[in-house]
Formats: sequence, structure tokens, C-alpha cells
Amino acid sequence: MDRIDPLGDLRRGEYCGKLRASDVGRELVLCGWVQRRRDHGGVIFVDLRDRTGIAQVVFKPDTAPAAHARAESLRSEFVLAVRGRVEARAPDAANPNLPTGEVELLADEVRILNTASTPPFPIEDDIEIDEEVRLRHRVHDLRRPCMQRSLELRHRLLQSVRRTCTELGLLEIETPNLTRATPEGARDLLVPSRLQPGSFYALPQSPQLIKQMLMAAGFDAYFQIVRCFRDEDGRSDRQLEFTQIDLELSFVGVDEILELLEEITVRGFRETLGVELERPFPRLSFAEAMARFGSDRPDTRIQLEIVDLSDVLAGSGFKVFSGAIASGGVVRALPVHDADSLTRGDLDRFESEAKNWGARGLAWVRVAADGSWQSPIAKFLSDAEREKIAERSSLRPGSLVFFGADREPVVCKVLGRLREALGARLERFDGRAWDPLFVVDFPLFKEDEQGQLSYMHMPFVAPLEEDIELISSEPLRVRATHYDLVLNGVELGSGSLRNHRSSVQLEILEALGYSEAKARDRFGFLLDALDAGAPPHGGFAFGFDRMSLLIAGGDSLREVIAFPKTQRMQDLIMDAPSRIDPEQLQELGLRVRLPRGEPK
RNA sequence: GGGGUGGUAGUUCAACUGGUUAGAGCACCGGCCUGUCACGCCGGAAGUUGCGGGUUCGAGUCCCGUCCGCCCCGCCA
Repeated sequence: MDRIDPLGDLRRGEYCGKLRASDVGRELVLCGWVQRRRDHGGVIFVDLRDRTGIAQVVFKPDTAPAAHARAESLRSEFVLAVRGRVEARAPDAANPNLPTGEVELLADEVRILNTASTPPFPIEDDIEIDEEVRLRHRVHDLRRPCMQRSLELRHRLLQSVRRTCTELGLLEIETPNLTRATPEGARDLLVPSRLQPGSFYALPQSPQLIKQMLMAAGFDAYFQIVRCFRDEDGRSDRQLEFTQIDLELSFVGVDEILELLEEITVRGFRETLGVELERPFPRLSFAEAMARFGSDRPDTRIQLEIVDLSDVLAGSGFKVFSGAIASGGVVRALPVHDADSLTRGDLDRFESEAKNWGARGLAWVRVAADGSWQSPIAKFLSDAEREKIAERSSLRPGSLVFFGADREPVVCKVLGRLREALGARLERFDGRAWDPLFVVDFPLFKEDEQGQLSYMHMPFVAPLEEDIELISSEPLRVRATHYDLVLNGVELGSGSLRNHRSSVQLEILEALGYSEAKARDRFGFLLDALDAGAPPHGGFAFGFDRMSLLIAGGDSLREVIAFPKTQRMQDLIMDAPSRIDPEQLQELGLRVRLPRGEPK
């Protein structure tokens, strides 16, 4: 019905959100979307929106009757070019809530560049719309100011990182997306090969090995902003495809790399938020982080710390405690002072959470105003034990202390998460907005659930030089050169020095259960590259999406990814993944066999 | 794969223990209105209650199955 006008020779003279009192008198064209139309029968007001903000356009029947007549047909989200003159608003007509509120554009001419279907929800911040609706109508969702802001911040962070790396002499080099499956931990996303039916490419989980080959090739400082893929179930902080700032340097030690990471991070915050992070970032050993905070990515702003009680409870008559220690575990406690606001119901909820995290139970002691202990387990503890617990936990009236007794990793996980939950519930923060730190000195290996030796991060991490001799004898004692960058309890990324001697690399692979033949079969290209004269090297990878999320603020990666996938890794915008034609399958030498039922 | 939670108009929600024609705000459509900015006033249209089956005289409501979103565990740095 509505006539659609050509843009013709109209060109935008200013962004809507940029109009200021200093623009009064300018004749210019604004382009944008109709946020809202207020039709007074005579005068018509239109809020015109672009990615910078909103400006008010006025259509008057007496000054521009044709434009006014056209304006009557305007609807939400119509796309306009409006030519007119910027005028100052009368003081009582100004809108102090808008940056552009002192002025308005008096329209001479309006061109409707496109009409628009009715938006499924208002294009505003602070609306509560079901996530599925937002994803299905992502175009509208992305028009909301907060999304525009988030993606712009992400852009500025990206540019900042790229600039910093470039200025520091790192070369940006691209690596293939169609690569070979390597056992880096996660499930690979596979791409079938047409020319070699039955064979598959794997999308990179990270460019780890290929960047090591760049080091061997003599590109002694590399970085890349690179898409990576891991075929695992989604979380609010995990997407199937995600972006890494990947970097690697030769002829350096850990300190030089950490300094570079600090520089990238500090400049990133400065150039996006204008925030100046305090340097140097504190360094925490893995052992200390786990002991005090129960996490390898602690938020040290939370003013709660774990204490160890293993030594005082090893001989306890309470078998839950002494038994855990006897079988090689630990007993630790998380004291919380001034905890009267926590009800018995809260404690029960925390216990059920703890069970969800792997605990068998969650013992607690509460100190009443008269100093007496209210606790389901107090009767099992001797006076001496109670005294020691009270001393080490600094208990006083109003204190509450939670106990964890199990294998050390379980206790750390449970008390660590409990610490975060309690910190949030009781608002025990020290007031700092930003808490960057490095966690260093990770172990090289760990034992998995079945007691099998496995790598902590990945099999290419170099051990500390003095621990190399322990690889075959006492692998669990081998310390790694691995480090993590942690910000506000979020792991922003991790890195390490890598094995540049094939002998050490082979020794580690053998400790992990690879025979030399198998190691050469899977990683021959890496071992050959090392043998070709690889220099000592190491690097890092930032989780760029998480970094963007911290800067933009929000709870989910979906807020900083233009077109994210759902938890089940579906793309609701394009409706992917989708079925494909039988011809395409045939060409790839594939036949689909669904787990149940007939292929649809 | 498992646990939790939700799915009713475009959207956000309501509908007590099963009971008349499934309601309301916003949005939408029409009319009126010359300084609004969450404009206002009058009127209107709008529903496969996610889907399938069952119980019942009767199902949005109860039962079974299934699909989807979100949070979490597993998995994954």
C-alpha cells in the first residue's frame, strides 16, 4: 500500500544520537528507524533511531504539508530519510532524558525507504522477552541499544587487542580451518571430504599445533583472532564456535608472556571502558588458589577463605572426617562470620547444591549468641577437636562453618562453589570492580576419575626444567609451565611454554599411554617440526567472547555474539543444522543412520 | 545422557480445588486530537493453551509420551 521512496540524492548529514544544541540551524538529513510516532492530529512527532541513539523529528502541517501527510502513514520500524532543519526546543519542551533532547529536526521532506512488519517486541533495553523469541527475531533483538553497545564494545576490544599485538611486534598469521582431528580433549566438529570419501576434516579446537609449527618456521611472534570449534553441550559461558585471541612467542620465558598478556588486558580495558587496571596483576600458585579459594580461577574479591583441618581431625572419632583422611582425602572448612541471616532452610538448600556438586553431604556448625554450638555433628567431636576448629576458623558468636570431607578435588570444588554462592548471597565483596590475577604453577598431570594418568590442560605443555626427570617416576609431582589469566572469577584464557624438544614431548606422550609408534602416528608432524629445529616457545589463548562479556556486562555469551546458538547448539536464526539432499550425501559417500526410527 | 524450570493472543502475564463464551497490560487496526516524548481519549480485531495420546459428562488445569527455550550436572578450559 505504502509507497516506498528511493533514497535518491539524500545523504545522511548526522547520526540521530549525535544531534546537539551546537547543530541548531543546520540543514541536514537524518536516516534511521521509527522508534515511535506520536500523532497529535496536527503536529506529529517521530522518534528516529539509529545505532547511536534517538532524535525527535517534528512534522508540522503548516510548514511542510506534504511531509506531514506522509508522516501519518509511518509505523514502528519504518526506515526513513528525513530532510529538515535542526531547531532548538523551547525550554519547557526539552527532554532531559535524551542526549539529543534540547533539539529536534523540523522536517521539510520525508522519504519512506522501507516499510516494516510489526516488531515482535519493543526495541528497547530492559525488556523481559523469552530467549527463544529473541533468537528467532534476532534482527529486532540486535536493534536494541544494549545489543548495539555490546557489539560495539566487542569491536573496540578486538581493535585494541589487534593494535597492541601489532605494536608489540606480533605478526597476524592465519591458519587453516579444515584441519586434522587431534585429541585435545573436546569432541571434534567434522567436515566430510568429497574427494576422499570416508575421510573427514576436523575444525580446529584451537590452532595449538599449527602455531607451534609457525614457531619452528621462525615466525617468532605470532597472533591470530581465530574461530575455534568444540562439539560439546552449551552453557551460558560456552558456545560451540567461539573466538580466541591466539598468540605464541619464541625465545621467551613465562615472565615475558605474562607481561604481554597484562599489557593486552590493561590496554583493552583502557580503550573500551576507560578503566585502568592495577599492575602488576597478582600471581597465585595453583596450590594456594585451591587451598584458600577452592578454585583455580578464584574471585579474590569475595572475602571468604577456606581453612584446612585435616591435621586436627585425622584421628577424630567422627568417621566421616577421619575416614576421608584415612583414604587419602582432606577435611576443610569454610567459615562465615555474622551469618545470622542464613536460615535453616538456606542451609538445607546449600546442602542440596553441594550434593549436586559431588559432595556426599554438607556438615555445618553454627555458633549461637551464647557461644554454644548448634550442629548436627557437634556431638561426634571431642572438646579438643572443637577447640581446634574454633581456633582455626576464628569462630565467634554468629559464625557459621561448613565442612567438606572427601578427596581433595571434591572438597575444593564443593567449598569453592559454596564460597561463591555465599559471597553472592551475603554480599561479601571487598568493593573492587575488577580483580585480575594470574594463576601459575599448575601440575602437568592429573588423575582422572578412574585413577588413570591424564594431562591437566593439554599434552604439549612443557614441564619445569627441574621436574623433567620426574615424568616417568612421579608424574603427579611434575610442575608445569602453565598459567591462567583470571578476571573476576572468570578464566579469560590459558597458556604455557611448550615442549620444543621432541624427546621430552615423547616422554610425556608415553606417560600418557601413547607408545612411540602411536605418538608418531598421531603427532608425527609435530615431532618432525620440533626436530627440524624448533626454538623454545610458549604462548596463550584468550577466550575473546568471555573477555567481551566481562567488558560489556551480562550473564551470557549470547549478549556479545551477534548470532549465537542455543544450548542444544542450534541456530534459530537460519535454522541450522538442517537435513541435506540425498544427492549431497551421496557425493560425500555418506549414509545417514539415525539412532532410532527412520530417517526423515 | 541426567536434574531443575518454563511453554496460554504479536508480547508479558492471569485463569482458586477439573466446570459457562480462556481474561488483562503493552503492541496492533480504525476514529478523534497542533508540543508530545511510556502523549491522551473512544472503538475494534486478535487464541490449534508447544505437539500427540489418555482419564473424565467435561481438561489450559490431572496422567503418559514427545518437542523446544533457559539454568545446572555429565561433557568441555
